[in-house]
Amino acid sequence: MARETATAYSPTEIEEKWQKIWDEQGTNELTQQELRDTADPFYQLMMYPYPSAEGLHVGNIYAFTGADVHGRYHRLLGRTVFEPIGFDAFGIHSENYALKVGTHPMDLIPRNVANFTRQLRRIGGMFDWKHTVDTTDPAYYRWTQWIFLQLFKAGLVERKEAPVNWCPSCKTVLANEQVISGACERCDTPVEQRRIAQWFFKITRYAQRLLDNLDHIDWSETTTKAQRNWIGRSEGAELEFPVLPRGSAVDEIGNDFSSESFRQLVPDASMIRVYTTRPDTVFGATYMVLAPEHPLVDAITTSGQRDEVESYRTQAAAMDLVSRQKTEKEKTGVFTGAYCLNPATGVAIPVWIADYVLMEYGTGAIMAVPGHDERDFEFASALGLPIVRVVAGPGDGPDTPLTEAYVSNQDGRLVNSDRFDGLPYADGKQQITEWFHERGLGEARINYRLHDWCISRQRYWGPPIPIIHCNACGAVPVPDEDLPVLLPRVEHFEPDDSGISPLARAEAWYQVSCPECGGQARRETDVSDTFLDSGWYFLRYPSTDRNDVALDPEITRTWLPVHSYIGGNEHAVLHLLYSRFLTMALHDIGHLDFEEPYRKFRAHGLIIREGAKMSKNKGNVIVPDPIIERWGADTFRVYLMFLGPYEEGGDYRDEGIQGPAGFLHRLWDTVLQAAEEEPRPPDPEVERKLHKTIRQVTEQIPQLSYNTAIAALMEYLNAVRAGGRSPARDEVDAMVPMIAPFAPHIAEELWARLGHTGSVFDGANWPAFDPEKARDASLELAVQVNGKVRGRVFIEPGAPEDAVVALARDEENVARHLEGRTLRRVIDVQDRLLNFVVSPE
RNA sequence: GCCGGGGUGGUGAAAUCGGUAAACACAGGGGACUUAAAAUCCCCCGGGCGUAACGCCCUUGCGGGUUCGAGUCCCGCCCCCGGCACCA
Repeated sequence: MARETATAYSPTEIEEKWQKIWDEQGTNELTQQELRDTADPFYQLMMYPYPSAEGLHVGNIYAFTGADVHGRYHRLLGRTVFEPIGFDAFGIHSENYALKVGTHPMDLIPRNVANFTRQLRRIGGMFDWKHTVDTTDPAYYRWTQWIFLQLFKAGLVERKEAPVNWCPSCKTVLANEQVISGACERCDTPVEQRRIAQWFFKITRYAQRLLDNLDHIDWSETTTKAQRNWIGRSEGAELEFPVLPRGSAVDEIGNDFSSESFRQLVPDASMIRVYTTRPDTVFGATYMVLAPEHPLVDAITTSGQRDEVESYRTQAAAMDLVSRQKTEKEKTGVFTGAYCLNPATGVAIPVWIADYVLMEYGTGAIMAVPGHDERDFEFASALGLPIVRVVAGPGDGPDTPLTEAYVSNQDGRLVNSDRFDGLPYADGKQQITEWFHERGLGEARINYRLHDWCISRQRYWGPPIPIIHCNACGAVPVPDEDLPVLLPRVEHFEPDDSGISPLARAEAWYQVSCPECGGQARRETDVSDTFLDSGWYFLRYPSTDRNDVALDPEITRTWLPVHSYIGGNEHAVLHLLYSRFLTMALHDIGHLDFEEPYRKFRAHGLIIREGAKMSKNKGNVIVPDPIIERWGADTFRVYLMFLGPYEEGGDYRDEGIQGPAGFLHRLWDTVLQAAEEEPRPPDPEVERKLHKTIRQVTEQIPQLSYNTAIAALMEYLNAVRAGGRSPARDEVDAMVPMIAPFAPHIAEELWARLGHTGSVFDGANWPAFDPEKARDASLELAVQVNGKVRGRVFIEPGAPEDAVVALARDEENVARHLEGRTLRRVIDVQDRLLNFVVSPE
């Protein structure tokens, strides 16, 4: 029967109404008082967006809504919740788009920010708009520059010429993290190698600490794993191999010489230092390989090989890191003509150069053990170099031929290794390292894959690096009182091939006098990496009222570290690692009293559509505005959270939104109907269901099991309405705060219509769970015979076993299956099931 | 290749500690109400056998195992998604 309701649910109307009220009353904004002193602060962070011209992506909305649900839930518990948002508006992404559409970023970005702000308000996030951040605002980047200088003064910044990843299309240097399998992460162009003087943050100094702390912080496992891999700690040794001068007689040197005794024989010998994780296999080193750029190459190459070596080096340099990776497994190399003495075997082994050895890792040189390293095996096979077995697996003898590299280090024992024969891997590794150490030929060594963080960008759209280059004084920091170094408006801002920043053409801007000697000097014309902006934005949010300091100490103590950070795992190794490093550095310098920025981090999953990834190319992206117009933000939010487990993502199917839409309509009708009912006590059955629902939702929201929490609420609403019964007020009251995190607008409206004053989010309105009221009067018990369900009986909770057994045996179908069999055992799972174990017939 | 995460109806998914597999929804089918739309309400909905109701068998990627009992635990495979990738 169709029912006349006083008002039909009109999402657009009530959403606009409540967004306006929140704004006017400052519902979502923290006061100075709250920022400075709050009993129960809760800082809910989400990853601030890059304000693209396309507007908010569903991925953004999914991320923000999931975080917002969490923040709103904590507020309903009575905590003071700070939930800010801002804009990551500097960077190549924005700049490239500006170039594409021919609009100056200084004009374009404010428009995008305005559009994002409108959309963010519209989705009903509990954002504190009084404490927002825009990285392109001089009031923000002044402090980004200040942080650079703080690190600079602490000796954590260095300028060095280094091979860098160069994107020929974006015409800029990329961080290693921005190179995705050899190509630029933004435009997919293969990256080249160039050498430019750059500014680096010494993150590698923090490698071990960044790794160790991962054991203690409460983060998604997937994220900590990704960081561990990225930091890439490996334990091994650096070993020295003496280069043999030509014509030297080595036969009498043997294999037990020391660095010193060798030098007595050959005073001017150079040493090649290699890094290896497998010192136990040193007896199998049959040749050496240097990276083509290795500084010793020139000195050791023999005249006969010089031309070949030179041409290989030129080729490798032109190719760079990336095309080097493109050639995949194909191994090439050139013999230098030089030989090293293997200090373990006493045998002279040839020295090669090959591009599979990278200058950036370890020492840029390796001892090649083709028997026990896949790459060395391939190289030796391709170039006809000897392969020797020095580790025998189970069932192998010392001379069992190798058809591929045997790389297992688990169960092998050393062979063909002189007095180390028979040792297991770990002992061999340790003892051989010691043996080299005693002889002055190396020592144990830990290496990390992590590189120092290159923060220089030869682009326009970023904060200028606050350094002045003076011929007399060198690199001089811009004095704090001169910050910010404003990014000048230059109309010709596109980069070119020269590798020089667009700012290097703005002579009037870069010509300054040296702050130290007053002489003619020149500003640094590179800008800093966007990841520096985003590396500290969460520290700034609560202090945005202060323009005289980056961080208000009192406020920072109250609100940081962040209580809950929810975001995408695509930032597992970029933003999340850099922000940890900056926090540690600022802690060490004395600006923070904690060294980890986030108490808790959870990675959410990805949204796909109809089983496929969304992309502009496929034309299957979801455009949020029309959906919100048609269904309302609340319905959209509930649907997104209902799609699947939040930490795993979900498949967005267009028709699916019907479910949450109908749910909110029914909720609306039910609550309004209940509001008009004469007061009466709740139905006991419904009340039981209610308390079970409260228990479930209260448990599941903090675990981010949003989909099942919503399902529980749907189930409860179905129970309230079962058979078309009329709902009692006490049956619906608690539903309003429970749906509020997901659908805040309708919750506010219903809360008001139930006669409450003020926002549902003010005061601790989360319903209390009462276990007494959740207790079942009777429950259904499954009765099995030999593990198969044969019947059901109704019992009182906690009924004694013999009573239950008697009842179960009387059940018709159970009795039939028991007939003529011998009862062997009875398994009684309290209040769940009963299993009769019987003999076969 | 290495590191994560997965594989359950037509679809998205659910299932504390090993204890009634498929909750909650979508789509589909049937019906009520309605000028119409929106909204609402009721019924059916994994496969097979059988039937008057009831009942029986099968089913969580594949193959084994442990157990009274396995989607869940163990061993061996296959496939999909995401990340890293010549890191010595």
